[in-house]
Amino acid sequence: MVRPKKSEQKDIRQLVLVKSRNLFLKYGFGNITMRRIAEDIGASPGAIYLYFKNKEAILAELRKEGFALLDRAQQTVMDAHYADPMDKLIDMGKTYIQFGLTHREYYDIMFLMNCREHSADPVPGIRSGEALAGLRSFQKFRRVVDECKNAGYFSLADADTVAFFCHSYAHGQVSLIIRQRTPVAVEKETILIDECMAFFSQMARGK
Amino acid sequence: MVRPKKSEQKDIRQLVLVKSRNLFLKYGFGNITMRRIAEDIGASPGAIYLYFKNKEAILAELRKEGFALLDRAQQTVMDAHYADPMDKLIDMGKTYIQFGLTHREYYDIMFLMNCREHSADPVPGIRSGEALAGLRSFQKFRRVVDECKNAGYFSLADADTVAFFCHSYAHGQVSLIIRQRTPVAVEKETILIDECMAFFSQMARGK
Amino acid sequence: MVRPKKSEQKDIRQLVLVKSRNLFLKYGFGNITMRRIAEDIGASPGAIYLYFKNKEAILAELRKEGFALLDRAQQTVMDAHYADPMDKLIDMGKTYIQFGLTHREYYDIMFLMNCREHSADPVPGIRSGEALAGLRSFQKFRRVVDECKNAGYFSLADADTVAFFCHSYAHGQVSLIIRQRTPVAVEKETILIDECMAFFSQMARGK
Amino acid sequence: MVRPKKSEQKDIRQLVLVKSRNLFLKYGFGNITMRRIAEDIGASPGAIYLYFKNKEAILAELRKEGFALLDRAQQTVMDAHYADPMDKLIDMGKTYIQFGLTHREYYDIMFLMNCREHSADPVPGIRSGEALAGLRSFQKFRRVVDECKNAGYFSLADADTVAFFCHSYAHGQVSLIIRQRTPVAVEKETILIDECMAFFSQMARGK
DNA sequence: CATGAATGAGAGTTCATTCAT
DNA sequence: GATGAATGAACTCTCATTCAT
Repeated sequence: MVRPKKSEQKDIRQLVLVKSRNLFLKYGFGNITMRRIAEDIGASPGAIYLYFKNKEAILAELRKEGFALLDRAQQTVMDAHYADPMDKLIDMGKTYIQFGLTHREYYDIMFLMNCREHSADPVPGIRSGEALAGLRSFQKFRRVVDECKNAGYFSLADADTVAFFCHSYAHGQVSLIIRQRTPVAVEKETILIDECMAFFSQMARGK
Repeated sequence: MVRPKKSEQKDIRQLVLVKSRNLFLKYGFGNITMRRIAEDIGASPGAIYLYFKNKEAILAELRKEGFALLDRAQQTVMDAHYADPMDKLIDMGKTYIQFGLTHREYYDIMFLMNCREHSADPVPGIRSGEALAGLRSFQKFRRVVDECKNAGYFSLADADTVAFFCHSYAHGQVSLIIRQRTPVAVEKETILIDECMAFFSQMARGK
Repeated sequence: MVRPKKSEQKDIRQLVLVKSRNLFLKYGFGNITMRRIAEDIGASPGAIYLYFKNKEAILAELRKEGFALLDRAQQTVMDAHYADPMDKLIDMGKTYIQFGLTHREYYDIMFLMNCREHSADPVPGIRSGEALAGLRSFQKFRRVVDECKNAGYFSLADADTVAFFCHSYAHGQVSLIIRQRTPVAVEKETILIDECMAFFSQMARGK
Repeated sequence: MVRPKKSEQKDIRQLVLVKSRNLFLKYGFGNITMRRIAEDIGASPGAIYLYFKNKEAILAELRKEGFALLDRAQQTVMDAHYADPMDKLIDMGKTYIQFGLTHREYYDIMFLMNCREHSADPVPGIRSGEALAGLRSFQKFRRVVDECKNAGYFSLADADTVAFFCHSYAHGQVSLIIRQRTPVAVEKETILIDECMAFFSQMARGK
């Protein structure tokens, strides 16, 4: 029963979050036990409950973190200046996809998990907080699409349509890859994605 | 110990499949117990095991059913004759999305679930049978894209790229809606999807 | 669903007994299900209940059969005439052991099984009917030992002692072999037993 | 949800072992549930699994304990000095039988249980570890018989034969009593056993 | 006589969570 | 703050037995 050094003692909360998000993606939320998390971070099961109300709360926190991370990444693009707003839109897409592939654990929790999977009594018909949070991504796309329209692009479609299209495409790409429904080998995925983006860009520019 | 008369007897196997696929989507596979399924169809837990080896086997059967259904729907489009192959591609997309929204329970099982969620020993690096089955959809898109290219469309991108783009978009749209990450009210979803398809069509035709 | 011919249709009762006694020894009473027995004899589970009240009743019947068989074998020796009663005793032992090894399934049920294994509420302190039946073997040994004593053997020990000794030895030998606690290879068991009998004979005769 | 104070806490592991070995003998391994054991020691079912992997593991541990106990008892005799090795052999037998009757629960597990009763997949033809452990008793008898032969006893039989005979007799006696197939009342069993030993001793000494 | 679908009670086992220390 | 033994409810699955046919 070796006690951790003072410096290691802290941050159980942080350790739980890091460990859980990897375990959840790798083995599925339902297959990870609190004990497993505790063991992996070298703490006792009870210790987790000092920082999280329950297992669900870990998930909620991870979701929050994930959305914050995505928000920040997207905001950087939003704040940047682009001569052609279409380039901005393309960058938005790239950023989104890159986020999804870099942080698969977060993306899984944010967009792929069945929320009902983890709550005993879902209130049907009412969008959960997590779902709402997911809409923010759409809003970001939406705003850049507006800028594009102002610059003369997409004159034949309305902004919501185009934004939804973009989000759908980006989300579909990320989730097919995360869930391993990709038609190509893993190492060629990046190339394929780049080409997809280029393809969209060409189309959007009317070439 | 009331035993239903023959006339009241229903096909338990079929009832299990129908009930499960709805429950799995609504509450998540992990939250549905065999007891719950049994109760909902008015049978005993043991009765299920007369028709399915275990819980996992129900899922497998549903997955098989789902892919058969999607295959059939897509094949109809594949077999039809179109003056303009671009119309065929559009119809492929529409069919795919329509399938996903009409059979959300199947689509969830086929494309959204984390396979690792349900198998104790996932074989890492090896695509599971289910994943492979998922690739068939891509192949269908791929073939129609080829026809489009032969007709002069998409000259600047290769077929794999375009097919992956299409599948990504269609899959993204369906899964955003199923997982309720849509930016619009439920009743307006159909309209939005139609407009998205139209938008893509215009772009693809270079308008 | 091939129906058995008329001639095969009968004797379900007999088939159950034969099949069960083999399965019980091979896999253990607790590991054999009624369904398994039914399948092996090509009948339905329900059919068994037309001939036996329950699983326990099959066991009881087998036990009865076993004791009848042993009784008959022993009686043959009892009824035979021997110039030297010691030869009779030796033959009694041989017959007992031979029975045990030839009908291991019966012997297991008759002498090795924990009777309490199969009844929910054993009445402690009261010897069950099966146990009493087991005593008959002892009685047989007892009677031959008496004859031996009359012929001048075993003058220093009383009959009960000698009979119990004989029964113990014979039973021990059979059960060690059936439960595979033998120190020699299976094919040499017979030789070892014969030598044991000879050894006893020599000692008993005071050589 | 009352939790016993530290002072009231008992060693659950030890309690499980003690309780199980009595319950297993009294009612049979297959009739004892984990719940039953838990209730009897005043703990929850889950608590047992903190100390034993599963039900089978309890049995394995008991078997180990039993063999250790028997080994120790026999070793004491083995190590003692006897003027006449025949006395040593007699003591070996007495020790063996005494062990069996004193620790009926252990003896049941060690020598009487049908191993196949508890393992789903018995490996036919291969002696299990438990069976092998059982042979050690024979070996002990064997060694003392050798000493006896060196002292001039048993000149007409080989050592294996005599050792097997001794083991058979001792084992038979114990198991007849444990399984209640004894011809005499319980309180007279001890006397009968002693007389049996004396009887054997006389014979072996050629009286 | 025989079927075999179905029952229902209960098995072994797991695990999020609690709480005395 | 942290422990970790313990809980208790729930899980999947099994099986002797029944009964409408």
